[in-house]
Amino acid sequence: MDKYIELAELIFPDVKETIADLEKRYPARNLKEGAMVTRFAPSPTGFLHTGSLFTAFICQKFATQSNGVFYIRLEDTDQKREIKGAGEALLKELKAFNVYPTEGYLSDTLEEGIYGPYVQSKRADIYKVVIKELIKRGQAYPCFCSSEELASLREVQEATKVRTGYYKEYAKCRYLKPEEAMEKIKNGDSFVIRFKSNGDEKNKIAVFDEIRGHLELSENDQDIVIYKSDGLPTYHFAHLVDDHFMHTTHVIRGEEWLPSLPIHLQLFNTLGFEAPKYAHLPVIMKVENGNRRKLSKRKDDEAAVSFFLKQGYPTDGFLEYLLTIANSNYEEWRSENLDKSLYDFILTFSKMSLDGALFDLDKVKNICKELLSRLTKEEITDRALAWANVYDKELEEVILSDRNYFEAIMNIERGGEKPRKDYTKYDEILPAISFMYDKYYNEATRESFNERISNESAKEVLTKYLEVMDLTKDEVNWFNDLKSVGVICGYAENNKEYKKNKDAYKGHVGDVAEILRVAIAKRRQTPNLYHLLKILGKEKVKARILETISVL
RNA sequence: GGUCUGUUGGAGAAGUGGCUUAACUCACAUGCCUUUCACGCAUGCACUCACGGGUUCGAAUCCCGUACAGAUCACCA
Repeated sequence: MDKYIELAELIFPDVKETIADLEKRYPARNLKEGAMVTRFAPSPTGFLHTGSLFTAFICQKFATQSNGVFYIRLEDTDQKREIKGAGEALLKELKAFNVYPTEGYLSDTLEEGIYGPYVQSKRADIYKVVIKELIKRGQAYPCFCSSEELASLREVQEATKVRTGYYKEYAKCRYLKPEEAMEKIKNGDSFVIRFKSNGDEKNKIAVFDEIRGHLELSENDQDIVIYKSDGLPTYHFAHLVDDHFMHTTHVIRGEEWLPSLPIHLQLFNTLGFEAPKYAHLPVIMKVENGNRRKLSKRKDDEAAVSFFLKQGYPTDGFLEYLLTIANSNYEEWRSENLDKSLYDFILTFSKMSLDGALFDLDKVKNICKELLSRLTKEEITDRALAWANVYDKELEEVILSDRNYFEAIMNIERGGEKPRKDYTKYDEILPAISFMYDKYYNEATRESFNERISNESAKEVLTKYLEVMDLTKDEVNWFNDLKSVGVICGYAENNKEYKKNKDAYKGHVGDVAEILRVAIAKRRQTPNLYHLLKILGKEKVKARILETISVL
């Protein structure tokens, strides 16, 4: 046994602390019964993935609804794949969706909380303490196999059809005597540290997943690498040490981790740490050529959260969508609690689906549209402005130039039981209403009338309408005026009458409205005409009608 | 290939042995309403719960097998 201690001292001569010291440094959290401590632990290798947002959001939700703690830890143990600035970028995108931690990594220079550091590369000393202890106990050992050796081992195993990997008799270095290992180390040979597994593949272990329930998995017998030659631990080991000392109660992560659960449980076990509860979330999928696959950042635009941010999907609408795929009873709850915030919904593991949902953009759109339609004019203006400030300077200018005017446009048929549902995202607003601004109106090209309307007839209608135009009237009376102008010019008062006797009329009142609409908007489809006229005001309407007459 | 997980309509799903002639939402289709659009309203869209067998008076729901799909098998997380 002293040989192991000697070995441990040789490898980590500077490590003086013990696990007990660490336990003291990171005492238990003083939380109420039932409070969940969750964490989101991204690696800074790119921008935020939709699936990661899903995970992070759910972690946060569980923590907040139980009055617990949600923290962020940066898992940057792979320096080769690390992208500079990615950590902060990730956090910024998370924040855009209102997902932010109460503890942990906040930026490259800022952290919150007493369980830090929250960046794994800064915790190297902590891992070393635990690894040193493992070596002392003979439960971990240095491995000197080169990647070439490992590759050829693999080839042999594949050729002989045995399970691949570094285990049992194939784990060459586990049989090295400590003296031999020390010799090699003194000799300057490069090495990693492997966990010495005492597991047997044939043994089944019972595990419990909060979402999937009781499962039976094979025991781990692989001597996995826990400490890389670059001096940093691997994920399997690092997350375990961190979740232990940070006192995570629930590890909520993607389904792809389920197969490695036995490794983690085994590690907890041999260290004598109590394992947290695990919940493995289904992965968001996409169909391609009839096959399902994970949303892929390379192939699918919607896999990057920035896709939705850029286009101005309301972020809470997007979260609501995520909630519908997380807990299917969310939709029902929402329709019964229209006035409540999505954060009032209580998320449960038991209602979580086991297989990954196909990402449904149509549904996202529907939810966002519904949400935007229920906002007040002030709210939608605030939101549009905030979005425009980052993503659309033109819109920002438009709103800022006259906020009241913009609000008036937003307010058309808003409010009440059945509001208009014009927009699903903020980038649709400006194109839809640009004609209300002279600058855009002047630049626009005029749409042609439908085939029933001749330019001559349109001119006549517009000229006659100018004579009777009175925007102070209420909508009904205003519309009656429009009707009578139509009648004078040979248009039926309503569609029914026109249909009854098409030959007697040029068209119907809808056509008359279209003439006016095209005159003031240059397009055939707009929100309610009466309101547009009122907002534009008498003078502007008059000017646009006159201009139209002149070019027809 | 091994291991694990899953399979109810185009999508998300409810359903845990009789209340299901399979809820609800989205999508789609048709019609109505309507000054355009957007709404709204109405109707339709799984003669059946991957398939095959079994248990039972009775099965989407329990058991077995098959098929299919996904995840995973790194000094990446």
